[in-house]
Amino acid sequence: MDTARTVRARARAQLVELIKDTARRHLAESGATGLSLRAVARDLDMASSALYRYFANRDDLLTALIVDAYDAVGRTAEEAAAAAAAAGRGPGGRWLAACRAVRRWALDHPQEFALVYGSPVPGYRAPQTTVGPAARIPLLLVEAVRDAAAAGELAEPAGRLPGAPLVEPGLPGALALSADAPPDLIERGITVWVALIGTITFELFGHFENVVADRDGFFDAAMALAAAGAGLRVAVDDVDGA
Amino acid sequence: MDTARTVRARARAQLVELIKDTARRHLAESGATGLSLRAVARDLDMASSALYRYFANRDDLLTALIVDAYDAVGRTAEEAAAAAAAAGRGPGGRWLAACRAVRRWALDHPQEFALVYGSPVPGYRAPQTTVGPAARIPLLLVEAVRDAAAAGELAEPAGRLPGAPLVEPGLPGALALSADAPPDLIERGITVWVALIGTITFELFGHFENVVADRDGFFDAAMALAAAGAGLRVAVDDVDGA
DNA sequence: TGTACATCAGTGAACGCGCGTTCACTGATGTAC
DNA sequence: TGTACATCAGTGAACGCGCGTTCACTGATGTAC
Repeated sequence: MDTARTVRARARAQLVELIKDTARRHLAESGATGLSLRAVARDLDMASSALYRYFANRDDLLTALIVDAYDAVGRTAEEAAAAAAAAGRGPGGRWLAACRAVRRWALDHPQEFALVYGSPVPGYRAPQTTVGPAARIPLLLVEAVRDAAAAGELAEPAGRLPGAPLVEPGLPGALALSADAPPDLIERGITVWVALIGTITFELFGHFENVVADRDGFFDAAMALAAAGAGLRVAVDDVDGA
Repeated sequence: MDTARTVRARARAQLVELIKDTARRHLAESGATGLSLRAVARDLDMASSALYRYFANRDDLLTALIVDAYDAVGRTAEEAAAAAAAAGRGPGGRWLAACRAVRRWALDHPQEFALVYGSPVPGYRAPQTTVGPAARIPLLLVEAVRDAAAAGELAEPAGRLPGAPLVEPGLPGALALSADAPPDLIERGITVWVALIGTITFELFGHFENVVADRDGFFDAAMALAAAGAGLRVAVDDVDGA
């Protein structure tokens, strides 16, 4: 029966979510390397062997968490950019909104951020499944740059050195979707991407301790700087209207 | 006897180094979380309990490795800057030389770089001992900015937003040594520091895979951009004369 | 220079723990006729 | 609608492993007189 099958399938889907939620909570205390199937099962009052009905092994669960994290932060960024667009912001404003949303997500989910942008987990190799979700943010940033160019709002990059394009000639994976953008624009998008994730990582991993007081302010300044470097105009309105 | 005491002390110092070297090798395969005293001892054909004559516990060994890593990368950067100065480079050239040296060290010692700049090890809290060595690089970068200012070579920062200084008012720790520099200059130094480490981290943790082809070139471009943002002038000579 | 004593390096067994994964099983849920 | 059968969820014991740390010990190296 159809409804019957859906009942079982739904129970299954719910339990998958419950397992992942529990694992996410454990992540915060033990990190990715220390994530233990047995501990998760214990927390759920299940036999540890029961988890193998839902995930083939530990790496499989880890992959699911990674995909979820990429998707969550990607969705957050996309929504923030869309909201900024709805509010009438230009490419620069949309871009800054996305950057801030990513940072806020990272501060709210530090271990998930570390899972995808932190040190690689020894012995774990990410499968192809993660490539698409991982590309959401760079895609969004490249689009912002392209939109700015289309609107005639893109200035000359500030620090660009002469030379050949630096990105892969035929970008594989989902990034190829934006291959219609000229390499120069892709490159600028990548640049701001690096600045975004690099700055957040630095803050999140504790290197601002006793160094930077106003972290919101520092982040905005760093992003404005990266934007200027890429030729993106960010108006003061965009910055103050948090 | 004095020589006798030195013999024993020297043997001890040598074994300490041997243990750390072995641990560093293990780091590459297991990461910081997975570093195991027993495995290190096994590799040295010692009883695992013997290690406790040299390190109080696992965290203690980890701390020693962290301090060593900070010192090694700091020394590398300082030497590169000094060599550039000896070759007659200005502040911008010295700064770029330091940046490149840090990157090269990171590529040569990825696990040690990850140890200090990667995801925090769960359950490990860095003691005060690490603060000084950790400050060597930011100190060097702040000095470069200050020297540029003294030489009248510092331009207006490119993307600076109006607002109060963002660094801690009374910088504790070794960074206070540079407290004679105005906050604005310290802030610019911090900015290029974040760009430096953020860019390297990004590359090292695999996010350029299938995206950036010319990584040397991309790094130089990113650094030039960060320099321009901070008002540091980097001549094309500095860049091409690798 | 020789001797009694204190310190130090290193051993090996043990404690108590946690882990991933497999396997034969029971009972419940769903399916085909 | 009822029944026989197949699938699925979950259990609990077990395998084989590795870990950090402690402890009582032996033998070598250094020190004080």
